[in-house]
Amino acid sequence: MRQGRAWIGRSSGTWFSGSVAADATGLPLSAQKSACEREHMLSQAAQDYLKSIYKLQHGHEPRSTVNTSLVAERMEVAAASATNMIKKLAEMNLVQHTPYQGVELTPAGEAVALEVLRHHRLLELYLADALGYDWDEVDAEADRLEHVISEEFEDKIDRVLGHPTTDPHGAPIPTKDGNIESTDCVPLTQVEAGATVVIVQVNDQSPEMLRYLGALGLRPDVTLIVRERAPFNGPMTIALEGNVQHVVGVNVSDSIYVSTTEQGT
Amino acid sequence: MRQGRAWIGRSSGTWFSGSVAADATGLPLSAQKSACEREHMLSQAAQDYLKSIYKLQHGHEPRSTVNTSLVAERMEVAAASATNMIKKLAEMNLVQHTPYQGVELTPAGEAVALEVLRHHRLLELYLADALGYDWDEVDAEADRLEHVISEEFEDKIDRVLGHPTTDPHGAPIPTKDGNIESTDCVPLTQVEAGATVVIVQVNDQSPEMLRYLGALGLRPDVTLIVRERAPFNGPMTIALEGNVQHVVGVNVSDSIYVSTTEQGT
DNA sequence: GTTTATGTTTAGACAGGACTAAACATTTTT
DNA sequence: AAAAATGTTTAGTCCTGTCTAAACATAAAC
Repeated sequence: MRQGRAWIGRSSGTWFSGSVAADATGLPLSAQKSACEREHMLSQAAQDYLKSIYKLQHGHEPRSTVNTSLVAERMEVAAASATNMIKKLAEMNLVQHTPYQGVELTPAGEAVALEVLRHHRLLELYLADALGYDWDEVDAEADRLEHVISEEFEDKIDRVLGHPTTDPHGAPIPTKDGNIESTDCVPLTQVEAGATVVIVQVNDQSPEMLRYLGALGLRPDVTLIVRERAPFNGPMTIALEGNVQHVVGVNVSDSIYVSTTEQGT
Repeated sequence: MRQGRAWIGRSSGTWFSGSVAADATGLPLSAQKSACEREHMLSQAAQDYLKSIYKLQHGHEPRSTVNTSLVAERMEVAAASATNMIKKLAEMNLVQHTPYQGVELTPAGEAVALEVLRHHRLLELYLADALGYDWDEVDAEADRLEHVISEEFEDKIDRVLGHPTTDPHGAPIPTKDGNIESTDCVPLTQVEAGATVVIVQVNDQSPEMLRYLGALGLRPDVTLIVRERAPFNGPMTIALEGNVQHVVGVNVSDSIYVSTTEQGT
């Protein structure tokens, strides 16, 4: 199971860095490996950085080169802190770092990021479907849970959910072996008037935006027609089933990703 | 909600110590409060110590005076580490510490311990009932989850489970306002031959023991008759429903707590 | 009632992950 | 091409929670 690769799971029941008092290696502390190293386990912080870097690399506007400040901004830490962690991740061969240039995930790093992302998105869907969370609440809760659930938990909720492929916001859930479906979609802002499209995914960054979208009935798999596009990046008039019409600003339409090719459900 | 008391919850979406870069207080770092202090939040480690101290104080063999080494042993840390944390907890008025004598929870500390314990036991039951975990696996998973779930998560699983009062091992689940039912039971070792008793609770310390008990059908609410007690702390012969008989050693019968007074289900 | 054993606390160090301030690169501007 | 602006890294600090080793209390033994 994932031998020779970094691992985000846990092997023992204790989550906190295991007791060194209990081991009788007799080695000086400096020569002993830390709990993370011993258990081939990444810290939550490291996992979060990898996830962020992955999302920056493979987001809707993929950055070919992810620089320190982008990472720092995403992680809401100072730039120096990001540099610091990036250096550590580079030593672990999870990212490739060219000083002053940028950072890129290695295959090993990407595998970790995808496993975290799988946890996150499975959890989001589970919270929404099984526990009745609203879709604007699931991200925060999943952000904490994703680091502590076991492989077994992952498997159990995957099974309960019937091996789902997307989370409540339409984002694809990576498979257990690290494959992720690339969603073929464009932001609604780029759709011409007159077109009929299907919502594939919505941006989950802002709970407020999600609540607004939810109130308007704008969620994945919903079909809509672009009636009108006001000039100069103006608002867009869209029609839903039953000819319900809404006028939405650019920030809103930019948070919605649609597929123009009608794809069979 | 719990004002003026220590709190184990979280107020923001980020679990990791919040970014100080983002706040523009302009104060030197030393004058700023840490994330824990700002958010009236206890570290996971602190929560675990309080839980352990509570269990030592109110376990099946209640210790009137809990000393440092007991805590250290339970937490699997060095004695010095325990002293260290106990001092911090004492400063926060969560425990009362008399140097060289022992430690005792204050009402505030007990409230925290009970909230952690509520999380733990609700989670154990949820894992077993909703996700099909075996009862020997739930403790480890709950140990990690208990620190990261929100008040909302707690409420939702409580509701799904129908406001349960005991966990899979028969341990009482504290109520949301910090009340816990004291279980009126004795270890099976103390029961005389001939008596008919009902299993109230089993010791959840050892997964191996739990698997064994499970295989024998020894779980809470099961009625059994003590047929025979071999002398000199010898094995005990017990009969279950259908006259299934088992001979169990002292370690086993000491892990089973029973009620002699038939209590209506 | 000393001595011995045991348990507790202090002192000092370390790892991880954050911060600020200052030094260093790289762009962009002019 | 030199100067200014921007972005990145280094250096040094802090906090939390752990550790060991050594000093200190208390309890037990003789």
